Amino acid sequence: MSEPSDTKPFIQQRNLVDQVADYLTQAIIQRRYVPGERLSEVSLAGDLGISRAPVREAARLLESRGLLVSRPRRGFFVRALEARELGDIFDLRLALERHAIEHLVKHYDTEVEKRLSRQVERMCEIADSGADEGARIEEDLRFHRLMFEATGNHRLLRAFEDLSHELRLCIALIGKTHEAPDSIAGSHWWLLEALKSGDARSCRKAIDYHIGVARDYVIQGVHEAQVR
Amino acid sequence: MSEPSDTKPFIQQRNLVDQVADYLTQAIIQRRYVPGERLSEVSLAGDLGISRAPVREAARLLESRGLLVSRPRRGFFVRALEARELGDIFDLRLALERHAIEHLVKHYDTEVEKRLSRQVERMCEIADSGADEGARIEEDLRFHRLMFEATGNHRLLRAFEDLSHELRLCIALIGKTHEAPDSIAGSHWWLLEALKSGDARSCRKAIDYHIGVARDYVIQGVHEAQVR
DNA sequence: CGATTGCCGACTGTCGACAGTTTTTCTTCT
DNA sequence: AGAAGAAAAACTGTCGACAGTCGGCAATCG
Repeated sequence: MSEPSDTKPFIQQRNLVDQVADYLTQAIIQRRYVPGERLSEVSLAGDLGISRAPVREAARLLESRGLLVSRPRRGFFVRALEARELGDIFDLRLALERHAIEHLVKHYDTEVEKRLSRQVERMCEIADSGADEGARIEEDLRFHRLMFEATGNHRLLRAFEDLSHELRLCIALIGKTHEAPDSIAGSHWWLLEALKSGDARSCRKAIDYHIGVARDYVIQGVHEAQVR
Repeated sequence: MSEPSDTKPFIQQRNLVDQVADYLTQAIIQRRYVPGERLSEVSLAGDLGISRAPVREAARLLESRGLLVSRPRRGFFVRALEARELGDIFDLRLALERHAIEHLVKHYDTEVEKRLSRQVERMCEIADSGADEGARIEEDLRFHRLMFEATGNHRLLRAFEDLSHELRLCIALIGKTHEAPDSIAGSHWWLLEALKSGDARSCRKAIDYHIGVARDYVIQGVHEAQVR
């Protein structure tokens, strides 16, 4: 019996490293750790009731995702994003999203459009139901993830997922909701409209506007959070 | 002051993790490990005269760079690139390079142009001197790295550097030089010409052609290497 | 003779410990 | 009292060890 090439991840017993990584990620984006704060391996391992080895590996993982930074012989610190880096992040995001939507409009697929459409509906429902911002952000990222998935370029998708972690960090810096109820959810219809139009120029305009709004929202939010 | 001739046989002084990472990277791109080959932590640690802990951390680092893949409870394996992934990698590279050159032509800087120009001269010299392919590839990547550096977007630069490791892996898959002496080095003049012209459309055309040539070179090279 | 099951070696995941370094605290001198 | 310096505490980098797990091999069963 040959192994199925798919190799689905059954109910794989989660190793400690992944669990710690998830725990830390949640703790960081829930602002239970202040940006710049030092993470003590020993105390963290002690709190979780495990040894330092898995903690160190998880920290390395988060470092590669941009959530932590390490200084030799000093340990790990929660990444503190400078205002300038916010622009960099969204500029890279723009490059990736432009590429993705350009691909999608060139290889138009009605099935893809349907999937994206369903996701926007879901986002609007969630916005109406008054879910917390975290859930709405996740659904928002999910929409864009679907776009990258639809390009069929796994490496491009990975680049976006790497960036996603930092996007969540940006959101975490802002803190509580400012405004933007379901208008953000609804704004994704514009992207779909541009896609359906089949016009590359419209798509580029739409995505530039979309990401620009998101960037301004985050940058202003962080600015206000710093003044506070 | 420590003893000059220490008992440690191999590496010392710097971070063991970084040293192991460099060692492994070199070993992989020099094809001392076959793609798909399993890396034994114990034997590797034994060969280097160190314990498994730094080896594991280095392996995790290379995994985040796409040089290794890990399977739970099975260990680390040298990444075996599928033909399809080659296309994905160069497609992502195209997205990044388009964005970079678009930025450079929009914010034209004579100092940047001078630096890039010097680098191309250096590449041509090295090509004439008949250096090995590894050195030429590095200088090639260095040119593009300079481009990304010049954008001032650190995150974009990091995305390119992440991709660079995989690009080196692609080159490693090909093996020995096929052709392409200094023509590759010289082809970068076209990019500079487009930049100097100040025309965004010319730049895009130039970078599309440039990356397209590189992609075809790698894809065909890998194809031939597989037939062999 | 082919398929199944139990055993064996090898390896990873995790742990506790030690040494060197960094940070903090406490002392001492001006 | 404040600053410089020394001792102490805390922490990271690294190590060796142990237990659970995986793949392969052989004995067993149909």
